[in-house]
Formats: sequence, structure tokens, C-alpha cells
Amino acid sequence: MDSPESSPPASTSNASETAPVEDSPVFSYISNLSPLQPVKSSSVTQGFPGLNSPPLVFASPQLIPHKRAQFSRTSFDKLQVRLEDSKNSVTTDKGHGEQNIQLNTSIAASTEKSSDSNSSVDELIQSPSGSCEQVLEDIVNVDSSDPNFSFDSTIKKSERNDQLANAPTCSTETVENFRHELNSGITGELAVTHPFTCKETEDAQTELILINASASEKAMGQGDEVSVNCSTVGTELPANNAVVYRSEDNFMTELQNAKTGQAAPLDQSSHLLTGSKAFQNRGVRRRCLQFENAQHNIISNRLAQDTSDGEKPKTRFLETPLMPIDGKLYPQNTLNSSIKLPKPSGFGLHLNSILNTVQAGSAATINVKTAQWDCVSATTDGNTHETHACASDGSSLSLATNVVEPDNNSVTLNSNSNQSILGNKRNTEKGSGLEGTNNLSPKKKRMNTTESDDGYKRCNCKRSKCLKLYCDCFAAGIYCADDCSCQECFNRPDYEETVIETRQKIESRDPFAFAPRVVQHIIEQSPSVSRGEDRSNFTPASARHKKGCKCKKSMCLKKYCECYQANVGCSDGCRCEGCKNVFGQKGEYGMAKVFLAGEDSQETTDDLSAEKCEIDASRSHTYHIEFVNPNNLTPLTPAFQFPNHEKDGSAAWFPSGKHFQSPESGLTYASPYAMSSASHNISANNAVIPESSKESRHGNGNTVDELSAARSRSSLVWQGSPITPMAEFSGSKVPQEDVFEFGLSNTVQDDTPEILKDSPTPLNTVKANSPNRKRVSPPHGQPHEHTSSSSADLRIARKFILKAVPSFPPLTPCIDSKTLAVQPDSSPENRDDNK
DNA sequence: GAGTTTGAAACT
DNA sequence: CAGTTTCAAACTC
Ligand SMILES: [Zn+2]
Ligand SMILES: [Zn+2]
Ligand SMILES: [Zn+2]
Ligand SMILES: [Zn+2]
Ligand SMILES: [Zn+2]
Ligand SMILES: [Zn+2]
Repeated sequence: MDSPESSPPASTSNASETAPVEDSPVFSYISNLSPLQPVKSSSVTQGFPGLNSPPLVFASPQLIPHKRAQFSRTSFDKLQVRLEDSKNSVTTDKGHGEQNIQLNTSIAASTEKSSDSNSSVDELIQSPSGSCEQVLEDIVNVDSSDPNFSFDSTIKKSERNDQLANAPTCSTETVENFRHELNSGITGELAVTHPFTCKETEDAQTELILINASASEKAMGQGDEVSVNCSTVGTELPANNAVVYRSEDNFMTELQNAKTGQAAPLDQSSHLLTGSKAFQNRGVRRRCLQFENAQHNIISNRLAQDTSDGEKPKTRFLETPLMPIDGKLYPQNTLNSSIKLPKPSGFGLHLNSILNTVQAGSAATINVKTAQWDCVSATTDGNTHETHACASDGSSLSLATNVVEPDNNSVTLNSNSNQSILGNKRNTEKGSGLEGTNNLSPKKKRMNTTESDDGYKRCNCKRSKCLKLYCDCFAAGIYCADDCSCQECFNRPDYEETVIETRQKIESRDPFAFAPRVVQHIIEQSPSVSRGEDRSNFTPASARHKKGCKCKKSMCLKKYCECYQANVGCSDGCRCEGCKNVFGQKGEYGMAKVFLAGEDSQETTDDLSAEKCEIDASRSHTYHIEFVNPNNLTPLTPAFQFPNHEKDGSAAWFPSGKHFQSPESGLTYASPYAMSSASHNISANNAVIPESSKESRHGNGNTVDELSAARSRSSLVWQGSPITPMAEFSGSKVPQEDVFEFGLSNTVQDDTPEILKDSPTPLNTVKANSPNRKRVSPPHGQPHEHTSSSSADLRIARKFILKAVPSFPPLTPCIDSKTLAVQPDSSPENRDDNK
């Protein structure tokens, strides 16, 4: 009632208020128009300070889409790819056509380290020209829904869907085709946008990120790849390279074709995109599985098809709408080059947020949205080439995205480096335990009450109207579902404007509010593995929360602790008292964990914690360090920015795409939403579909197992380098458990330079095994971890994990794509070398 | 399912 | 930035 806010909270400005009533497009429009956003200009400011980096990490979507459905189905988006710089864009031509589409993107970013973590962000953002940093803007957007894309300077965006064609980028034809296809077959839901930004920073560590997306339907095949070249980027310009892809199934395909056609690896950097279709709903879990199986490519179609195909399930995310507004926002941002967008929100939003964008010109960003989602995985093998983009000059990126379902949001991106992102908020799931169990079973189901099918949790908010971060749904960037037991809920598509405004408001305070909270640093692993498995990479061990917990009574042994809930150990950023986090106590992280491969690895668990620190410290040098600087952690810096904006916003999503490296360490963030969203769908518009399903949101049960689920959910994995730890796992399989946990959340990998320094892979070994185990088995506590955790993790999906990978990639920072491409795999070598 | 505990989010 | 309040999930019973 009336309580204070009677109505929807007004978000930010109130003025605008968006009452629910206002859903109408008009409002949206207005909203968009309104300068509010600028709020933080930060976005701009921060974000683009000039340059590069993206300020926004998450960016919420500014625009509001009206409904996704419309979009998606109707027309998709198109994909555009442009490369500005030297070349132009690549277009796709034709193609092969396979059904699968994959995108790989690798990005190399340099990580910089700025001094402080915190600052780092700012720095990034601010740095205007980025002095050192260049920003490349590469944007990749894949939206199905959104028509608009914006690129920076160079790039233009197509404005609307229709217009899209115009764009220079990809061949219009292709796009159109996509549309058709999409329309027809696909629901169109997927949109993936990844914003990436590459920056070079001083040192330039660059990170690469690869994302692969495969379409489910199509098949596995992977086959197609698309590569785009970016040339270098100019330093300043952000825009230089922008790539936008829209993927949809069809879309993807075509792209592929095109890609192939053109394919080229172009110059310095090339991008590969692989898109797969997204699946909608359900699938999350399944996706995961599939994911694994396919590794990157494959995604199960079913999901997509099933759900997606025709119907849209409900999505939590954005179903709604996007607002018409779009244009405006976009244009501005886009056009100008950037962006200006007020809002940065970036991470997933419900809605789609739109994001804003940004871009600023400078920074390079790539956005990927995925609407429906699927999973993203990187693929590599085949493609391998991946590329890298580097920024240096140009930066190239490769993204591969698979979308998975929204459900969990899992998106996995693999970067060579391996970063993953976890979702924002909590995992959520309550039932984790169950799930774990369930995982395997296909059916399973469901879980607890809390969760819904899709995997998302359902909230029970009574006084927050689901417009505050207290609400898990809202925090995750998704709309409340029917299953939610919330009261006076405004987190619904009908109130999209309100939701968006509120988001923006929140973001204005904390740009990373919707960003993934967990970052992983992973170590690289063997290349081969990595690719395929990416997901596996998760390493709980390496992952940590950005903000850290402040537990006083739970000793970080219960889910009250966000770190624990996310299945990650506490880091220096945590202010917990009496930390006994099974995944790692505070000190450890900072220290660097070392796992020795052989030696210590096993120990990991408990021992590790206490001892680790010590050990680590000492060894760390020797062995490896995982992760991240403590500093990084916390702050994480996220770097994301999102550029986008758009209405659809989608774009943003991935904002992260950007992978940002953290300046400091080079972490990368993925946008949470992105990830999550991705899952949700948010991505682009966010559409999230969260659930996918139609059915229920959550879970569906299905299939897949936990792992998959987990993966999917969270997982966005970026493969940066080849690293993937998985190797050990090898295969597909990844330990379930392990995976799960991690998987749950999205992960982003970070590269950490530091790591590089040392060792190569501690994690691998250890992690592979240990991580999970540690947790799990353990001694301590683990309570349920295995299972539950996994499940939990899944939930976490929302969260993202970032992994930092030091990986070698970095080594190359940026570098060329080619090199990278090759190298990545070689990672091992690198390691050795590094070592 | 009600009630308690908990720590993040929000607010001051 | 710290202290307090609010909040909903996690947990307990
Ligand atoms: Zn709620
Ligand atoms: Zn809800
Ligand atoms: Zn609600
Ligand atoms: Zn804690
Ligand atoms: Zn903690
Ligand atoms: Zn702790």
C-alpha cells in the first residue's frame, strides 16, 4: 500500500516515474529521451571517459523494449558486423550455412592494472583517451530483437531492424535472411550482444576472450565460424571495430555462411562468431549439458526449439518490451559515437535493458546480447583460430557465444583466458540441494519451491515491490515470474519502465550493482581443453566475489554468506569474521592460491585454506597464483562497460563483453546480466527469457544435469585462452560437481597478469580436482555441497564468475589475433615458459 | 508453515 | 564512510 512508495517506486527520478501505467511506449520513449539517465553519466563519464573503457559495466538497458516477443519474433535483428578500422567490415556472405552458428570471439584486452582496483574502474572509464588504453570499440551485438546497434564512430548502426540492413556491416541480405528465418522459425528470441572492449592498457596485458556460441539447432556442427577482423583499433577510437552480430538461429547460420565466405581472418584480428541459437527456456540445464557435450558448439536445440521455437515462453525478462524508444537512445549513443548514454546499466536487466550505451566512443566494446539464450561457449577447436583480437591495434575480438537458456543464465564464454562471470546476485536457488541431485535426472525437478523451472529463484518479496536489490529477481535482472510469491510486484513486464528506471537509479549509485558478483581467475589450462570445455574451467577456488562478504556469525559456512553461496572462497575483499569458508578463506585468495598440481593439489581443501595462504604465498611464485590480486577482487573492477545501449539494450548485456580486464588485474567482467541475462534473455533486451520456458521458469528440469545446468546457468564462460582447466576434466565431463558449482554462476575470467607470472596452472590440477572436492568433500563443510552446491551454483547462475586468467594469453596481450589464436592453444607451452 | 537468524541493501 | 534500518533469504523448528 501505499506505503511510501506507493506506486512503483519511482525510481530514480521520480519524476519520470514510471508508473506502471506508463508502460506505454510513449513512456518509454519519453523515458528514454529523458536525460535522466545521464545520471550517472557516469556512464559516459566513467565509461567512456574517454575512452575506453566502459564505464558501465552493466548497463542497463535503457530502452525499454516493449515486448520482446514482438521483437524477436518479428524481426530479429540483424547482425551486423563491422569492422572499421582497416578494413571494413566483414560481411558475411554467405554461407555455409550450417546450422550452427558459432561465434567466437576472443578478445584480448590488456589488463591494466591500475593501481587500485577501485580506481581502476574509474580509471578505465575515465581515462579518456585512454591514454594508454586504446579503446577499441568493438561491439558485437547480437540481438535479435534489437534492431539498433550502435557502433561507434565508425560504425554506424543500423537503426532499426529494418534499417539494419543498411548498415554497412554485414550484408544486409544476410541480415534479412536472418530475419526471415528468425521470424519464421525462431522465436527470435535470442539476441546476444556482447560488448567487449578491448583496451590496451599500458602494459597491455590483453586478454582474450573467446566466446563461442553455438546454435543448438543447428547443430553441432560447429562448423561455421565467422570471423571478423578487426583491424586494429585505433587507439582512440573506439569505434573502430565494431562488430555486431545478431544471432539467431538463422541468423547465425547465415553469418556463418557469410563468414565463411568472407571469413577471413583478417588481419590482425579476426573475430569469430559463432552463434547458436538460443534456446529458450528450459534448457538451461540441458544446455549445459549439451554444452558440454558439444562443448562449445553444440547446444541443444531442443531447448531452443522446443521452447523457443514457437513460443516464447514466458520470459521473465524482457518480455516486454522494449520500448520503442529505442531509437533515441541508441542513436545518440551510437551515433555520436558514443555514447552517451546515460545509463549504464549494464548488466542484465530485465528488461532489457537497454543499455545504454555507450560507448563512447572510445572504448571498444562489444555487446552481445542474447536473448534467449543459449549458452555460449567457445569453441575453438575447429575454429580455433579464433582469434584474438587484439587490441593493440586493432583489436580483434572473437566471440563465441552460445546461448543458453535464460534460465540460468548461463552463458558461457570462454576466453582463452578463462574468465567467467557469475551472475549477480545470489544464486539463488534454494533448492540447490535438490538440484544437485536432480541434476542428473532429467527430470527432476524442481525444486524447491523456491526455484522455478528455469532455475531462477522465485522471490517472495513483500515490501520491496521487487524493485530493489533485495529482490532476487530484480537483482538478477529478470522479471518476476508467475511463480513468485511477491506482493505488490512491479518487476514485471508491464512495468518495464519502472523497472528500468529503478535499475538505472540503482546503477547510478552503484554501477556494478547488477554486475556479476563473482569473478574467477582461472588459470589457464591446456588449450585444448579449454576450448571445449570451458565451462569446466570454473574454479571455485579462483573465483571470488567482488564485493566480498561481511559475515559475522555464519563463518561463511552457510548461505547467508554470499561467497559461500556462490561457491567461492572469501577474498581479501571480504570482511568476514571467523571465516571458515569451505571454498577458501580470506587470506588465501589474496595470496594466491597455489595449487600445486601434483603436490598440493589434493590438499587443497581444507588445508589449503589455512595453510594455503602461507603456502601459497611462498609457492605461489612457484606454482601459480591464482588469481587475482586481492585488490582486484574486490573491486573488481569491472570493467565492463557497456556500451550499449540500446534499447534493446540489449546490447549491453554482455557488456561485458567486455571483458574487461580489470584494469588491475585484468579481470574481466562479463556482464552479469549478460550472463545471466543471457540466460534470461535479457541480454539484449533482455529479454530474457528466463525461464524459459515457457513452462516455468526455472527449471525445468530437465535434463541435464547439473552440470550442464550449472554451466549453463551461469556460465558464461569466456575462453580466453586456452586455458581451460578442464582439461583435466577433460571432457566433457567435468566433474560435475565442480562444474556445477562454478557453473552455476557465470563466470568471467580474468586474466591476471600476475598469474602469468607464475605459474601456469595451478588450478588445473588442483582445481580440477580439488576445487570441487575441496569444497565438497571436505571436510569441512561441505555440506551438501556437492549437490547442493551445485545446484546452488546453478542458481547462482545469475552471478557471474569472472575468471581471470592470467593465462598466457596475456602474454600476448593483445596481440594479434593470429597469434593468439594459435597460441592459445599453446598455452601450455606458454605456461611452461612462463613459468 | 511459522518463527528466527542473518547479512546485504537501503537509508541516514 | 560508518551506523542504523529495512529486507528477504537462509535457516530452524
Ligand atoms: Zn521480488
Ligand atoms: Zn520475483
Ligand atoms: Zn515480484
Ligand atoms: Zn562470508
Ligand atoms: Zn567472503
Ligand atoms: Zn569469509
